[in-house]
Amino acid sequence: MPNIKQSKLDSLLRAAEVSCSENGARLTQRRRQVLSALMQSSSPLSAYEVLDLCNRSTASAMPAMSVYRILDFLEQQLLVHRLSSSNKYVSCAHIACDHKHFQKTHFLLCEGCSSVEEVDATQEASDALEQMAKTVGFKLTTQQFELSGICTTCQNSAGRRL
Amino acid sequence: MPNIKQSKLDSLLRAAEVSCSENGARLTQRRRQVLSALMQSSSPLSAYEVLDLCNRSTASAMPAMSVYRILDFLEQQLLVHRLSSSNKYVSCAHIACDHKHFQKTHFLLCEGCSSVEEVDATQEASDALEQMAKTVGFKLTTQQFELSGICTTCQNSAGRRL
DNA sequence: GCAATAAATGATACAATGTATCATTCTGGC
DNA sequence: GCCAGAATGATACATTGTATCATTTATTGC
Repeated sequence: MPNIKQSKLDSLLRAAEVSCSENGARLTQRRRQVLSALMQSSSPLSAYEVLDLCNRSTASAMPAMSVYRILDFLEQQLLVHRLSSSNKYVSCAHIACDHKHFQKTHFLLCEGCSSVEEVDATQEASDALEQMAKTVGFKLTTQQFELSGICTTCQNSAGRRL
Repeated sequence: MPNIKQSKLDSLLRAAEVSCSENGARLTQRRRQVLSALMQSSSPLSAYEVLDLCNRSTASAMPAMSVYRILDFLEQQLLVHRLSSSNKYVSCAHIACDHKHFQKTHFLLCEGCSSVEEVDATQEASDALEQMAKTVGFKLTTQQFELSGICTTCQNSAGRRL
């Protein structure tokens, strides 16, 4: 479950804090709690899953309302992304680096292990989608695509099982 | 609201009935009611929106449970599609023709008027997406993509308004 | 046609998810 | 320290979705 080292988690949280303060926002204790839950999860979490995790790790119970508010906040800060296809949340893969979300983003959702991979769209994919839309006069605005499939790990483990 | 002619609706429903019977299924009164509501709507509907529409048009009230069951049924029959990004439903654009869902399908969701356009993926888009996934060892299974943007009509009306 | 069976729907209760609203606490600037 | 605004707590409630069992409707074999 904690498939992330404590040191890694700490450095991510520090980076998130810096990122917030650059926007004149604060990464409070509660927000840190929520973000931390998402960072430690290998798969996207629903609001209530986040809530449960937070309430498992702390004495003071967090109300559901706070989770929703905080998820909205973290999303605005681009520290987490909301996956509309499942209505769940993942922490951004680029908190520690200086990556900007200039390109379209693809989220590859593994049907085997529920893991998510956040990758930039290739120019080809981006162009092809724009072109496809254009042929019917449609002007794309989506910057986020959610694709399901099987990740490398699951492909391999499936192979071994046979 | 009824931006579809009665004759068109009738012929769609007849086609749906044939399609069902080919699968050994039945298009009952209730199912016809639900499907008809979706066919008459220019935008995707949530389960409860469908419910409201059905209960507006009939004497006997339909329970919510039935709507969920029937939407599941209609989806299995490929008469309606579920849009996961909004958790709403649209009637299939290909009920009357003999189109098969061989290619990936794109749903173009207009942010202006909420209309939906159902189009087949171009080979280029399909390939580019597969290729993009492949570079990270991911095997795509998604056959459905939901893209937001502005439809032709809304682009034009926006232009006139300025 | 009629009983037996299966399919579909009705009805009820409830679980899960999300929001509105106001009270309270915390924080930074003065 | 005090004040304004930000953040959180708390309560109630609205919306959405599901489990379960009863009832009705169709189908099939006789």
